[in-house]
Amino acid sequence: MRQRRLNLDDYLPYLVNRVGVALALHFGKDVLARYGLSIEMWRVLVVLSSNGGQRQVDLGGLTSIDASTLSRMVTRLVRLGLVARRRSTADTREVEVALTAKGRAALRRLIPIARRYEAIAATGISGAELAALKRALRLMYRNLSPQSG
Amino acid sequence: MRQRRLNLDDYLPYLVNRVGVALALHFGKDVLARYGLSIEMWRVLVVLSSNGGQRQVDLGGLTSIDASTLSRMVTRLVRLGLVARRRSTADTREVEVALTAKGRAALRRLIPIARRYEAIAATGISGAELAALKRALRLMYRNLSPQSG
DNA sequence: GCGAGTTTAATGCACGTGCAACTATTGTAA
DNA sequence: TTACAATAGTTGCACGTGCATTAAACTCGC
Repeated sequence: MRQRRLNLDDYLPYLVNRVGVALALHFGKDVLARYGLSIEMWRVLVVLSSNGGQRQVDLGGLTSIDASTLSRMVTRLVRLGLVARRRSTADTREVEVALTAKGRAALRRLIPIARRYEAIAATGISGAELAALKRALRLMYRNLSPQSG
Repeated sequence: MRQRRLNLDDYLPYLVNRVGVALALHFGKDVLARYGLSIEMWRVLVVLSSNGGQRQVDLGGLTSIDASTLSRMVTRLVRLGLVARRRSTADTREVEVALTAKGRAALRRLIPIARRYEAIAATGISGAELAALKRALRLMYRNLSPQSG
């Protein structure tokens, strides 16, 4: 007995997207806007902080941002003094993007705030549940990756 | 002992957003593009299907789409013949948006496909885990809602 | 019933985004 | 070595988005 209607409150993509938008809206408007940053820029900075300097291509993969969009975004981040662009010496097609001292300083201020917002979202969820939630989200992402789809 | 760096694989907003983007990309490009629809349009149609006809304001709340953006999006959906706009007789400021027969037909074709994509994403997650996941996502959304924040 | 304030929707405008096209460089095969 | 394909990054262009503003209709207090 197939349902004709989608029950939104039980439809996983809707539930995921809704939370994603709410998270981005809160942190983006309340916090990042003060720094002249968008959530997309924040994601780029966090990836650089977490994984170190990256080629733009890899940065795009890790942030799910289009290469052309990322190119212009990095230009803006350079202008803000938060990251540095450097042509790779081995392969001059490549561009290495890395945090500057100013970028690292900005992250030192922002990361604790990000954690607070994360904690607000996770209020009422036990440690075990939270771990299960994260595990499920990681699995879902793998299920949707090109090599497994 | 606070961490300086965010461990991305353990940072909930990152995990949520990543899955959301992947879901939207797959379904949007593989399926919706054929119908000339964006994921945002799809969300509007699903809300109308799930909750029935709505005022534009309420539609905006349910889809997390800005009122001005939604106004233009509804115009496009009307042009596609999928929804109908109708001035409310009681309050002429309001606009009632509802699915047309063509819109309902499109949803009948799309919903089964959407369920398949949902199933792909949830592969390897047990029924109990999936229920817990959805409960957690609903709670997270409530935690981030204006009245609880 | 009148006027201030609120709500709903639409529009002007600037901007970020994604796709396609292009340049430059590197890899590969004859 | 040379020719062809693949990769990295940038840019032109059209378009969707969000913010601020405007217009219209409604609510509430007096």
